[in-house]
Amino acid sequence: MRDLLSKIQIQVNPCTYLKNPESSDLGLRILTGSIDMIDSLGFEHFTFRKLATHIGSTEASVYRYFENKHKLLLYLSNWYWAWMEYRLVFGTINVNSSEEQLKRAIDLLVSPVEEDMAFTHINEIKLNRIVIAESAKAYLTKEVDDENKEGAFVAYKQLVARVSDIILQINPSYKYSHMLVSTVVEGAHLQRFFAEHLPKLTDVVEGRDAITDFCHQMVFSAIKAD
Amino acid sequence: MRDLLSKIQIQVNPCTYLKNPESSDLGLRILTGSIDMIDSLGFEHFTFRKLATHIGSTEASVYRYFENKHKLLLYLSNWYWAWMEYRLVFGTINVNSSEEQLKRAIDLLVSPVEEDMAFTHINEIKLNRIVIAESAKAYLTKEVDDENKEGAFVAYKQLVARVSDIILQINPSYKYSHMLVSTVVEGAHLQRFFAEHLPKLTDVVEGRDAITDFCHQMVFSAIKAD
DNA sequence: GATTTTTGATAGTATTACTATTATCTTGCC
DNA sequence: GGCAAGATAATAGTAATACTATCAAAAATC
Repeated sequence: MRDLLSKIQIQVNPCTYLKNPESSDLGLRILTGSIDMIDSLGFEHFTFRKLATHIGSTEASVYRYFENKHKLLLYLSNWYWAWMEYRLVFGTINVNSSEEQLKRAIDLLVSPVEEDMAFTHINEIKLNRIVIAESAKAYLTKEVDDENKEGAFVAYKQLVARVSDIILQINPSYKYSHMLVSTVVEGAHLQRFFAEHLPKLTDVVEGRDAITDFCHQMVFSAIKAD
Repeated sequence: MRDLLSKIQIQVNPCTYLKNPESSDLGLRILTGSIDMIDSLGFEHFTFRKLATHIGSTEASVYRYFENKHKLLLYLSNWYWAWMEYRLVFGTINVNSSEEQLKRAIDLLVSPVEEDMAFTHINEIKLNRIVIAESAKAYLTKEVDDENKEGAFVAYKQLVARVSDIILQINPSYKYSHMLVSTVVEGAHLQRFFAEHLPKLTDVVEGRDAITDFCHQMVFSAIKAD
C-alpha cells in the first residue's frame, strides 16, 4: 500500500507555474521553503528574495519556476484542493449510503488536517494553515477572471461539484448545493481563523470539535428542510 | 426626518486613523477618492500616490490621515459595519416577533446594498463591493492580534453579537449563534463574488435573489433543527 | 566528450511605501 | 487689517519590493 501510494503524484494545473517545481531538486526546495515561510511570515511579508536566501538559492532562479508570489500561492491552493479531492475519492469509496458519504466528505473538508506521509516535500499541516489564512487572496483580485479562464481554479470547482453531487443524491430538489458546499468549506476555514484570532466572532464549546459539529448540523438541516 | 438623519455621523474607531478624515475637506476627499479607486483598481493596485493624484493632493498629505493603505481599509470596513448596525437598529425597531427581527436582519446583511443619501461622501454601493472583495484582507494578516487589541474589529463583533442575540431569543439552546451569523455574513459576500467571477462555485437561479433566499433557509433550518 | 539545460552570481530598473523639510495657504482672533 | 497657529502643497530622498538581463559555472543528457 505504502509503495503504491508513494507513486501517486498530485497534478497541478500548469497555468500556475513556468516550470514544474516537482521536476527538480530546486523546485521541491522552493515548495518546501515557501510553505514554511508563508506560514511563518504571512503572505504579505513573504518575498522571493527571502525565500531564495532561506533555501540557499537566488531570486532569479525562483523566478524561473513561478512568475510571481501570487502564482505560487495559486499553485499551493491548487495542490491542496487536488489533494483533498484525492482523499475524498479514497474516503468515500465503497461507502454505500449517500448520507454516510456526505458525512465523511464534510469531515474531511472541515476537520483539522493531519500530516500525510506520502508527500515528503509538502507539510500538509502548514499548507492547511496557509489555505485558511491566505487562499482567499488567490481569488479576491482583479485578475480572477483571466486566471479562471486559464483554469487556475479547476481543482476547487471540481471538488465542490463532487460534494454537490452527493447532496443531490440525497435531495435532488435542493437548489443550492454548490452554494452550500462552498459556503461550508470557506466558512469552516474562516471559523478556524476566528477561533484563534477573533474569538468573539465564533463560539468556543468544550468537547468534540465545535466547527466540524456546526458544519455537519448546518448541511444536514439545510438539505432536509427543503 | 431627513434633517434629523443628516445629523447622524457614523463613529469609526480612532485606532484606524491618525487624523479624523471626517474633520476636513481633504479628509472627505480621501474617503470618496479611495472608495472610487479601491473599487476600480482593486486593493493591490491602489496606492496613496495614485489616490493623491486623483484627488489633487499629495502623498504626504494623505499619510497625515492614515498610516498606510491597510489602515484605510480597516477604516472603511469599520464604517461599513457601523453603518450596518445603525441600519439594523432602525430596521428592527418596533418589530415584535424575534423571527421577524431575524428575517429583517438577514435581509439587511446579505441583500445587495442601495445608496444611502444621508452620507454624501460615501458611495455605499461601491463600499459594499469593496467589503465583498477586499475586507477579508483587513483581518487575514499577521497583525490581526495587535489590531484586534486596539479595537479595530469592534464594529463587526458588535454587529455579530446583536444578531446572535436575536437568534438566542428564538432558540436559547442553539450553541453556535455567533458562528452561524459570521458564516452567513461572510458566506453571502463570498457567494456574490463567486456569482460574478466563479459561477461554478454557486448556483444561479431565476426569480428572487438566490443568495438571500439561501441564507434565510440556512439560518432558519439550522436554528430549528437543534 | 560535446551539447544542452539548469543554476548561481551579479547587476540593474521601476515602483512602492514611506519620511523629512520647507514654503504657502487658510482660518480664527485681536 | 494684520498676526499666529495649523493645515496643506511641493519637493526630495531612502529602503524595500518586484522584477529583468547577462554571463559564467555546473549538471544532466546524448
